[in-house]
Amino acid sequence: MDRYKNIGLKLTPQRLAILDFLEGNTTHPSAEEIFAAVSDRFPTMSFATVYNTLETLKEKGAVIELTGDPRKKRFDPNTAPHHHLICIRCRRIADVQVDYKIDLPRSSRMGFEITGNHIEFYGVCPACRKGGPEKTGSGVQTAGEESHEN
Amino acid sequence: MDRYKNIGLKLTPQRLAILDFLEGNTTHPSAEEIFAAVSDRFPTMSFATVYNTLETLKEKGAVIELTGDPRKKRFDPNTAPHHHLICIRCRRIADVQVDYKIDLPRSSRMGFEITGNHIEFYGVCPACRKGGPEKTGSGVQTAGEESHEN
DNA sequence: CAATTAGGTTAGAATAATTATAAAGAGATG
DNA sequence: CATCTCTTTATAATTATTCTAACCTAATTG
Ligand SMILES: [Mn+2]
Ligand SMILES: [Mn+2]
Ligand SMILES: [Zn+2]
Ligand SMILES: [Zn+2]
Repeated sequence: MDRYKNIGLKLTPQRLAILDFLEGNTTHPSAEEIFAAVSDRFPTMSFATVYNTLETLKEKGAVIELTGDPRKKRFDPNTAPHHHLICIRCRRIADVQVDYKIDLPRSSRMGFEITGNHIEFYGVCPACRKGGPEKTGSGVQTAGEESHEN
Repeated sequence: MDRYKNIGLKLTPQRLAILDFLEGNTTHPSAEEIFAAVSDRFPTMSFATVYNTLETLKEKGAVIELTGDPRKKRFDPNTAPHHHLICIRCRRIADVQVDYKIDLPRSSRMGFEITGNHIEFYGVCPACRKGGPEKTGSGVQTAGEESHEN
């Protein structure tokens, strides 16, 4: 939490509540989930404040926004480079700390200046394998979900 | 186009128009863009039909849905495993045909059964480098955009 | 201390994307 | 033709996100 003292932000109670909820959280929550968790300890919290704060934190580099769940934005307080493992049934997202050296050859860069990369692994989580959760109706079919093994 | 004859679908004019637009299209268009392109040759086309068709094609495995643009879903008629290069300014998405062997060690699988993977490379496209497009306001800061080089 | 200022929070309205509903159309079948 | 099934359409409803304008609050100034 001390890590936030120097990001050039006024640390208001609301922001602290959000940061506190995010701190060490590896569930990659959505704005909605953050709002739910924080507003119950902090009943005056507004949805706008959650979005405002997340936007600000994003700009300051204190959180990153994840794609991978096409239904909503999700946020990650872990800003160190890492990859993700996504359940194609319930969209649970787990961290992958393995380091990969993936370099895009200049000939494949299409003139882009490369700034980074991110791997999404797809799979079925333990709960969903047991006919479990699957909050998502029929599952969201996304790129790579049926790539060949490597 | 013949490839669609055997996907077990009634090939209605609307579906053919959509498939025709998608065929060989490497721009990874959104539903909106598909609707715009198709409805002008086919004025009675409904937005619902675009979504219905895309959903059906997705189920049949004829298109895949891309994440990576947090603002809207985008679709790819190229269902062969491949990766993508995304402009962090304008969200243009280009194909990456390079093949990577990325294996997730069993110890990092968290009990998931892995079904595939997908790499997103981030960068700035040629147009945006020249202070060009950048239809997106301040750019969407997303996971991996500032990973270290590998 | 009163007045200003800048930034933050709030409720609620407004947008944008997507999904759901129900009526109408079109083709195949008997 | 009557019926069945699938498709399309218009429109309403939902969901997620962003915008707006009023209100607060802490710090600063005179
Ligand atoms: Mn993470
Ligand atoms: Mn592609
Ligand atoms: Zn799951
Ligand atoms: Zn660009």
